[in-house]
Amino acid sequence: MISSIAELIADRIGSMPAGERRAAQTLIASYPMIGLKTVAEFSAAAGVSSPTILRFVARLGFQNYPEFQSSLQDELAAQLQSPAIRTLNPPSPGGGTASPMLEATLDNMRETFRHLSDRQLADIATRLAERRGKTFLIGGRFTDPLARYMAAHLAIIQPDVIHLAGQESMWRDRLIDMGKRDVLVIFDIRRYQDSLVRFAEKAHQRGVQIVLFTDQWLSPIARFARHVIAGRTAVPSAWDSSAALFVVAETLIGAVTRQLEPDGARRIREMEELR
Amino acid sequence: MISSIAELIADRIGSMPAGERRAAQTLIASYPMIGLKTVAEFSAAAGVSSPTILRFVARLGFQNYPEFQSSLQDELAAQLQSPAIRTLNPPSPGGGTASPMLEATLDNMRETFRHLSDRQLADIATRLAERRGKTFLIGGRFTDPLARYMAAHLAIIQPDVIHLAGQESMWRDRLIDMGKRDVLVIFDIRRYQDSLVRFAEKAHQRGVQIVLFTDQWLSPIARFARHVIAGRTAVPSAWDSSAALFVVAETLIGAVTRQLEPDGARRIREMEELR
DNA sequence: CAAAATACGTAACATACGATACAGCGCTCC
DNA sequence: GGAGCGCTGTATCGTATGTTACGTATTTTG
Repeated sequence: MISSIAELIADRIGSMPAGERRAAQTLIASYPMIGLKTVAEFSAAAGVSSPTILRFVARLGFQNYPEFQSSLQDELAAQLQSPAIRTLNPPSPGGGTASPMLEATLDNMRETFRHLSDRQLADIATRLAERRGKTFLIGGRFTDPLARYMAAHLAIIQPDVIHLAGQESMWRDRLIDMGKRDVLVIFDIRRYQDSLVRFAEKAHQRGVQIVLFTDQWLSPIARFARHVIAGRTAVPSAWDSSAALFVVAETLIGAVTRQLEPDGARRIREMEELR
Repeated sequence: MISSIAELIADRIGSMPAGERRAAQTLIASYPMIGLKTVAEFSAAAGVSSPTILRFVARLGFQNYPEFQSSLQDELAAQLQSPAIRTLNPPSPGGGTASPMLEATLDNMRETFRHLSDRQLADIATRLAERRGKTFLIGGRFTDPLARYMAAHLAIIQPDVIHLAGQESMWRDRLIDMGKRDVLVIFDIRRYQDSLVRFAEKAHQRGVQIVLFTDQWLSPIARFARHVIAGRTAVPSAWDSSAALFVVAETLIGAVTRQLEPDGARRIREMEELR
């Protein structure tokens, strides 16, 4: 079975004329970068003419050059998605329990944070901590618990933290209280919920700043969001994993808490006394 | 020092107008693949117009779009050359600008699973999957969202999954429905809640099998529990972390789902049709 | 609240890119 | 050694792509 273009080339290079073979070897030599450049550059690097390059990709079975490039890109994307772990990694020191689920989850988290700058987290934390207005949180079918989790913590260190629960009509009515000084934290991963998108749009129209937790494919809500956190969700399971988003949420909770010191600490003490 | 375009973006995303920020977020979310495609595709993916994309790359300091793409390609090429660096590259180890929070969380998960045998997880999964009786879930102040999360999934693949919400009196009344064929999943970490302990004790007296998610110091409920999952919770933050427990929960959800195949799959399909 | 500044999208433009037709050259096989 | 075939490069064409100018909407500032 042939799964990559490199294998495809290796398979057919024997039956290629000289010029195309040079093209093939050039591509293999610095696979796959040359193939992502223009026909002109490719041909120059291989020392052949552009039509030869085009005949080369045609022989590989592609209709045209862009199609060939897309194929290369997809291959690359697939490689980048699954970090080196699979290529060469003994299941982890410590007699790895071998739970592929755990390994995938850890990868997801590393990957998620790799695409997430400290700066961005700090910006969001500041926005949540300055509390010029209220903070609303809501989530989808499976992610609403994350919204609750975050709300449970934030509500302790500052006032005006509201988790939007219950039916759609319930939260829609809360829109009336939401304005441009407020922040709305939304969790929405595939399959994205129309009701949430609608709600986000309305909130956005009212000037509410939206912080979106979503997956790497970005919920449509990203269009209205001021801040977008894209977490990796793929795991070897029937379900998507929200673990990476959960960790980001915890990190954010920690950052907000730190920013609210020492006020937050005082507030916590007061709260303890009230029990 | 800024060495990658991703860092460059992270550095400047704060001072970007809304449209360009969307472009930035879209690029980061599937870094760097979108940037290798055409301006039209990029703009469509980001939901903005092509000029916005061009202004975005201009703001990053590139003269034109092709120059930007070349830069991305060079970066990719460098990454592909040395796969070793890619495994644990991001910031240097030890010097870690990277959130110590993340590192601690990852350690917690590894530690948690190291003390958790596959056998134990499989046993619990079996118990939850055989559904001779009902499954009840409940959590504490901060962990109840985990109970909800688990309930949301389990309820889809099998009937009689009940999340106990609301006030203490509410769930105490549900005790009447609970018997020795039923399972109670409890989440309880420091500071352990008396109300939960009391509830667990009563349930235990009625013969309910208890599955406890707790921290490494073990909630008093462990005395009544049939299965105890002890997760690490310590992180450099004002709060404890429930992330490790969250991952165990997800793993368990996955295991139960697998055991219920293909019945679960059929049930999911039926459910989809009902919407 | 008014006015200025900034940001965004629409539409027209020019360029550069991929595609194609055709002619020259070398190679193979009678 | 000559005729035929196949491979390759040059030159040209159409088009998709990146670019720019301008008008409108939105936000910011006094």
